[in-house]
Amino acid sequence: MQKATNLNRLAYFVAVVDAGSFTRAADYLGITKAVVSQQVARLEQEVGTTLLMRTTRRLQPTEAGRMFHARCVSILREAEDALGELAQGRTEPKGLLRITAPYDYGTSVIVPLVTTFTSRYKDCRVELNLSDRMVDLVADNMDLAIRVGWLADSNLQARRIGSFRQLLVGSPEFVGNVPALNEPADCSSLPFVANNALREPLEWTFTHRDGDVRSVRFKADIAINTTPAVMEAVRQGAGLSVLPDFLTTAGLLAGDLIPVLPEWQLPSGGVYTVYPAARFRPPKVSVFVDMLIAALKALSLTREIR
Amino acid sequence: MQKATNLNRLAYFVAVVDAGSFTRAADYLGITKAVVSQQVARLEQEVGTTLLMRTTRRLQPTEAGRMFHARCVSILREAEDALGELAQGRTEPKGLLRITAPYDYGTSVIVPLVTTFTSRYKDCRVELNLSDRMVDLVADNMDLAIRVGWLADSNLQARRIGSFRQLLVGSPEFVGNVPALNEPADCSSLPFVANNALREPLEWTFTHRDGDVRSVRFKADIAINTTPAVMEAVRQGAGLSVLPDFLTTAGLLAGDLIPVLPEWQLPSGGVYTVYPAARFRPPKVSVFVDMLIAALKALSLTREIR
DNA sequence: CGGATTGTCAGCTTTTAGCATACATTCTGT
DNA sequence: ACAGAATGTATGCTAAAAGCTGACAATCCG
Repeated sequence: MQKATNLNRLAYFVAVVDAGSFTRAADYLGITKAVVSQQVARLEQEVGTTLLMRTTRRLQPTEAGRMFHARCVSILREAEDALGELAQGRTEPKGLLRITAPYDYGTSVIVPLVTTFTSRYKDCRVELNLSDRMVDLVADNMDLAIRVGWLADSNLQARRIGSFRQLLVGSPEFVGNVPALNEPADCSSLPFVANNALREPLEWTFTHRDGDVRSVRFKADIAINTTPAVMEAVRQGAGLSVLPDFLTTAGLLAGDLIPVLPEWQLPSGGVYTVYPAARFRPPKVSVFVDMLIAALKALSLTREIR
Repeated sequence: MQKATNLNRLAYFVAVVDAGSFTRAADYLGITKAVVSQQVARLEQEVGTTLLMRTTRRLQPTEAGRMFHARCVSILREAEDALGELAQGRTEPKGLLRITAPYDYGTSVIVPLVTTFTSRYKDCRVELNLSDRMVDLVADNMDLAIRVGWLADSNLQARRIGSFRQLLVGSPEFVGNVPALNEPADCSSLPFVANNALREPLEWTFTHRDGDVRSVRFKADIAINTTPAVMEAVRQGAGLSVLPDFLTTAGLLAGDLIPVLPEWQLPSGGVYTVYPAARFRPPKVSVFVDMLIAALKALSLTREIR
């Protein structure tokens, strides 16, 4: 079987015809005229057809050469367009961005961000898949996964971009009807709503501003397996619970929830982005992650001011 | 300036996407999978975009990769079409064939041949330029020149494909009214029509069948600068003249002209084809030259039978 | 008529293509 | 559950190709 024609030679041939001489084509291409001469000669050898009629110091395309030149111009233009489109896609966010995130985090943090993202970048669309299971990025054709919690650093494509705090909260009515709460031990006997979405929902370690560390084990009469429902029960005065700040912000602002022992900190968790392994990051992904980082920073500042 | 993208890599990339794996693409292309892997990796490097999302043992194109793949398929198909068109032009005579020939030879020999050629090859057209001057093949964009006479063998692209004879002829009336003509000297005092299209129209060397060589210098009362007009004067009884067989055949057959001293031969000349220097001969040229050679052979046989 | 220009050729150096081999990771059959 | 098979990548090697320089032959122009 005949060896494939080297398509790079088309560009040399087109340059010669366009320039009207090997010498001018070489100048235009930035190589020596000997190379241009050789490349076109090899092209003629490969296609078994004379494309240029030459005499010393003069040349012109044959009839076959003129036909082929027209075809080559079209081919090279199409290649240039395709490469240009790739280059443009490297710099401008566009196309469909597929994101997976946990239910709760996705609903409260990612949804508002997605709205902002698509209104800012008109060429982008977003498909947000909320799932608490470990999504396979490549198999499920995802561009980006938001992971919340505690990840081992073994996955090179995972990147910690922010954090969330956890708070002990109760409703105003509930907290108003119990004795003063000054330290974690004061709370251990109070009604507690356990969040069974967590691996260990009852035992919590508090750290005071001055460094004092206390662990408390709550007793729960109520245990629920989804975090929003836990929050709703707390709002209804069913008891205290530990909830992430990305869920409680609205309730705290509205006065439906009250932080308990705010001087005592609970462990915070990380917010991670995970990408499929790839050599280059499409700008739609980079831009979205930048926006997420900025949003998380703004959230941190809001918390610190209060 | 960025180095140009190697267009040969497009074929590797398309093969991988089409095949669904590097391994199958390698099998299809007849090379090792390591090469396919490297070629696509280099393509991604050159375009600065991830085209394929890979995990171990699995891959799929990115969004940019899918777009680019569609473009590449189109480009490669167009290239294949263009190369196919060249290949077809290599085997089938088609297009415009531009021929230059001397006035006389062209009119009597080439015109009938051109008619046969274009009726046999429907895709061909012919442009016949009759000129007695030395035509520059490349400058005047000719595919083929027919040269008649005596060429030095220095031009490598000239090819002798046949010959013509020269005959001493007169009209029947003229020859009937003169004493018997047995040898060249008998003719030297007779009226002679000089052909000024020739370099030396008056001095001729005759060679007998038995090897005897005689030279004669004619005296001409009439000198004309075009061969057909010379022949017409001879036909009208103005005298004898030396004319090429490709002009006299019809007159001889019709009885308008009579050969004089047929046992004494005059110098013959060659029929040559001249091509512009080229690596490959388009089939339209090759086929036409083949037909010309065949026609000249047929002419030779006709002369020998008589 | 001589110098300038053009295209080609030959020899050389650098770069690339393609190979074989080894390795890490996943998948499948037993 | 495990071992072998399959896949894609990396590395080092060899051969081929790309590009350079210099020289040459043929034409053109001042």
